[in-house]
Amino acid sequence: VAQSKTRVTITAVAAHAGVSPATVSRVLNGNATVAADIAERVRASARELRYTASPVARSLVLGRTQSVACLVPDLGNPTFQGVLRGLSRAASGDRYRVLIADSAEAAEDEADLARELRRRCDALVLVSPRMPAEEIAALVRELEPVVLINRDVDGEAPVIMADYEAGIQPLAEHLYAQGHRRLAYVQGNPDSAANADRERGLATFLSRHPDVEMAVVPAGVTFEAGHDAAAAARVTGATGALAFNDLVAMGLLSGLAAAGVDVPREFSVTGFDDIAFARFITPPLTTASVPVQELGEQAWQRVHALIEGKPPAHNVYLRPRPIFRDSTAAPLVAV
Amino acid sequence: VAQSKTRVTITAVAAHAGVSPATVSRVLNGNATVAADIAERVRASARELRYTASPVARSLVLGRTQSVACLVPDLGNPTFQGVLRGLSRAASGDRYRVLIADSAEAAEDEADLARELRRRCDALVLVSPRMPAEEIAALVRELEPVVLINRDVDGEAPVIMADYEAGIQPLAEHLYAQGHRRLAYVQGNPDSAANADRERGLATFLSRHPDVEMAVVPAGVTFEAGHDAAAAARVTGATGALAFNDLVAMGLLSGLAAAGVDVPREFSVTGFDDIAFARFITPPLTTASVPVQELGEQAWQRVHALIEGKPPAHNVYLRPRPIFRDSTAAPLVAV
DNA sequence: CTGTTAGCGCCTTCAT
DNA sequence: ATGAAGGCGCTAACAG
Repeated sequence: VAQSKTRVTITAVAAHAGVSPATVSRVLNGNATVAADIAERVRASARELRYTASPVARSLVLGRTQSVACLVPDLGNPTFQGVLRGLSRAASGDRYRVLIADSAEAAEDEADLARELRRRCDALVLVSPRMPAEEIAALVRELEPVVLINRDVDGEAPVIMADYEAGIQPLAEHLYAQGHRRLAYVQGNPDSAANADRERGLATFLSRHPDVEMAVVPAGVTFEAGHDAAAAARVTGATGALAFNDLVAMGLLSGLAAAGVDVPREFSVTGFDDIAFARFITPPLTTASVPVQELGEQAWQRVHALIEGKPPAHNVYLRPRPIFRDSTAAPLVAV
Repeated sequence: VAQSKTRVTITAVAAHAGVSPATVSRVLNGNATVAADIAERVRASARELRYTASPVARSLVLGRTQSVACLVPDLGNPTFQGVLRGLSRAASGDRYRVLIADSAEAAEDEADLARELRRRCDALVLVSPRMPAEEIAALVRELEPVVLINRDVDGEAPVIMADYEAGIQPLAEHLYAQGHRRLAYVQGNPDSAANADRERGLATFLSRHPDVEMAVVPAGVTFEAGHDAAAAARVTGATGALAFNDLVAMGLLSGLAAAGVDVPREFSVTGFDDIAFARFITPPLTTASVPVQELGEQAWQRVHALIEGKPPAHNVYLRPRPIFRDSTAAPLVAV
């Protein structure tokens, strides 16, 4: 039962079956017709010797590795985790593996990392790359096939995006429909694309409703940032706030609770992302669900197509789905 | 500026520098002494042609790929995400990459997946494998070097464990010190190793304190399971409950709140894991923090050592750290 | 110190 | 339908 330490090679199988290595290759890959009896003999030998072709050797000769690389800014970020899960499972279905790397949010290292990864793989998936748009465009040309997730750079690379801009609007409309006319946007990182997207969405909303006033409250992307912004959000005179994401919204809720503000009776709050806990907190959070796993799956479809030499298809914008729960309600004094 | 589509090979660099490919290899790998002027010429050529050696070709000839594989049951599980992050960052420090795969909790697929991954990499990290212990032992022998995380199988593979058994005891002792004498353990999956570990820890605790009665309340591993177990936990007559993990504890909290039970005045609750939200809920959760990222880092140390041919070192048991917050207090009626 | 040769393990013409 | 030979891109052993 114990297998010898030396790797069993295609030559060994050939010898065992009394044929040439070429024939073994043909049988195992089904690339050419081989006499039925010989084919069976070869398969039997392969089985007996527990032979599997070396992926490395095949990679070298075929010029493809059956693997794709995925570069994320931080493996600790739940969004990227979801993407990775979707990507990995989808790729797995087509017998591809994924190589991961985490740039630790260092924008300046991304390009080199990407180059290195690309050389080991057949394609590259860049998730929310932090580097400047022009650099991305250049990198994409250099390293194609490349697929971009959550970073909208026009160029040759397919883009898979959660449409934050469109996604935040139903949340604002919901508050409007409930009677809110003074609102606050509790801002994420003002330099980030993710924040800009939401602000664009809100601008559209505002243009549709000239009777709404919206204050921008600087905060950040964390629970603490939301907590600390609670007072500022109240001071604006708003009757409700749209938070950058769920974490910030939850912080806001906590800060509001500490100040004795009753949500949603006295103040409404919306989040963004629909993280796992959004439904479990009190009050359950009105938010927009972002299909992170689908982002990964769609990215795989695109990558796979590119690897097979198909032309790039249309970009994909996945629209977040608003989820109305109990953190939003009509303001006390309807305007 | 535009680079031609054909890959630039070591032969091209050699030609450009007017030397043999072997010399280029020597210069770039620093494996032998080369005349300073020639070396410089080679480096200049390499730079000019933007040459980097093909990792695939090197892998074939060197017999190592500079990559390790990591197999997890579910990339969506926060514990595994933390492990992966630690592993990936540590490996990155030694210029190794990690290939991931997600068995989607299918225990029966793990062995084949592991075999396939191992052939593409220099070593294998198995995180919480679900398959039977004997199979793991056999697989480890077949595929070494292998490192196990959170699955204690004795054999040739180094094991990196979060010590759940030891970790739950300070939580129980804490409740005891506060005066609790009737407790409930809100159980996870009774067939899992993770649950058995905690029960063993509790048994030790009980053997130290014969005056404590502990009921076991079946639940599960999710928020919902905890929520639904709230009534059952109360009915036992316990004044406090140790939950399998934070999710269950939070569900418990929610179920208790719905039933009008004041935590911690009327009932104490502890969790396990110290997930991100444990500190943010009301009341903030007493729990034990599991250093998931360190698990990954330690695993890398072990894997790396094995790859370098060093003998397996001692197993590592990382002790969770108890974190006392406000979900636990003295029972209303001290015994 | 440098070039030549051989080979890592496999697949794919090209003959037969 | 099968085998022989060459080569994917690189490194290592052997000469010189």
